[in-house]
Amino acid sequence: MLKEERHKIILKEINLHNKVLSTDLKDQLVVSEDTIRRDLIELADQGLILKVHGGAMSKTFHYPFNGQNEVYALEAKRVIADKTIELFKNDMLILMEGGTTIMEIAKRIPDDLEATFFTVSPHTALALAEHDNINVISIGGKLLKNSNIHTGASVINELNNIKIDLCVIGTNGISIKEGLTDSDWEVVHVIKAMMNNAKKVAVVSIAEKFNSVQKIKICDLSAIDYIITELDPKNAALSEYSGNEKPLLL
Amino acid sequence: MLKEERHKIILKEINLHNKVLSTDLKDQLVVSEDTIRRDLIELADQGLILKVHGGAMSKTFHYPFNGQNEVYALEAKRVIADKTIELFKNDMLILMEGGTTIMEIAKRIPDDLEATFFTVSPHTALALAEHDNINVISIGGKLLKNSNIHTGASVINELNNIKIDLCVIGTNGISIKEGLTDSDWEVVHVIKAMMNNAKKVAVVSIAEKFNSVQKIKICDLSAIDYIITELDPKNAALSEYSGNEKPLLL
DNA sequence: TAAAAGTATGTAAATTCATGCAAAATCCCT
DNA sequence: AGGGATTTTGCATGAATTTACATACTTTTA
Repeated sequence: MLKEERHKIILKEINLHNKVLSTDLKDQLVVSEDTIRRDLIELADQGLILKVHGGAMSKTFHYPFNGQNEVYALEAKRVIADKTIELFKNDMLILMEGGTTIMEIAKRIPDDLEATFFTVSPHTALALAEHDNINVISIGGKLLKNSNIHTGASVINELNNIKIDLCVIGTNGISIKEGLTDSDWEVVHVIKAMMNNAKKVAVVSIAEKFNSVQKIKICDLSAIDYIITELDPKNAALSEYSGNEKPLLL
Repeated sequence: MLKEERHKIILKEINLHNKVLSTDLKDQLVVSEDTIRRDLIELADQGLILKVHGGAMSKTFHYPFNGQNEVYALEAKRVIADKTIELFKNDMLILMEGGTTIMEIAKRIPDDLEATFFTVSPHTALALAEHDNINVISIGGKLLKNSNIHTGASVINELNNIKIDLCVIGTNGISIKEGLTDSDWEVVHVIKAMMNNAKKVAVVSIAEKFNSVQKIKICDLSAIDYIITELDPKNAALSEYSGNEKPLLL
């Protein structure tokens, strides 16, 4: 077996599985582990793979995560943001939750939109405040550590006093069977109150989060008016999410 | 399973859900909890995640305002912050305004202080939320562009319902003759409401701002309990500011 | 305040790694 | 085809890494 031949096989294996173990390779290629190790060193020196303890990994698999403060799946979230923004019309009262997808929406709102936004998230509020023609109203309350959104009875009370046209919420878990789920009890109650007081509810979520379930249930899918993902609504992965007329996939 | 592979999975999980529990991860990845913990320590050392008791969470979600924004006269503001913090005691209800000096105070609060902070500023709220033992309550309302503080009738109403031990406000103008002044009508009314509902009022200001006057009057100096600057209270530049027993220079 | 959950630390076993060296394979030139 | 140079490979050694477990300690929860 030629060295170059092994290299090709190794590369192929990594492209296929994103990783290889030295032990597997030595069995598969019937050479000593040292040889494999030397192969991996060479490929790594050429910058083709990422050598790690016990084997090697795909570089493409590795790098997207490195960008420190980069938002995960930013491109997908931008697509979602632009789809969501199409729902926004002048003079609407819109209620937004927190999270990185919602932040992306807040940032990308066109400057000529004239609407009023309510939010329970200080981050979202500050992002919204960048736009000249929109009104930002914070629903104040106890600031929940970590998730950084206002929660508690005062928030629920405030929410009950306003009638919102469109409510946009992110999601931690979404599945056919369990519907919308989250892991924080306080957050769940805020989201429920948000949904209760809105004419329309839009849930934004990158496709990756689909079919994941968290511990606490928020609502069934039927309580949602729009589900917005970065995928085409006709995508097979989403087919089960919109059997009836509701929710509508965008 | 390669270590790096686990790291990728953990990062992905965090990016997806903003947080992970060690217990969940050890089940998902089928390794001991020690291994997970070591993984989290490594990722945290690399600055990729934020380790918390019981698991880890997303850093991007937590520290939105990283670096970049330089603060004018930072050293002076730190001195002011440390002086101000001496007024804070456990179990106090403290009300804070917004502004860079106030932000510096919020950041430098010792982690063992157990108190409740109210604020009308989303920035201040987020900075306060970094400390474990303090309660943060946002007084919500219309978010005023540029100054980024909540204003309007709802804020005044809320403020009138709480009795604060200490109110800390920044300043735009302070002078012997005109007292405390500001340039924004809405902000002035919020500050007045803050002062009305506090037992003690502290004004923080870098020395540079002394003897400056803005268009709208907030109050006379006699309505202030403490004036806190970066200078020694005995400094000649301040001598006229504390003729009587009030305000007290710190 | 006690129980439960989570954390830090050290240890030992297993695995993986780096290095030097010699045998084997390959290449290259005549 | 042959011989020397070069490259590649396998092996031995000790070092380093990784992991699970045990233990003691700290934080959180009820």
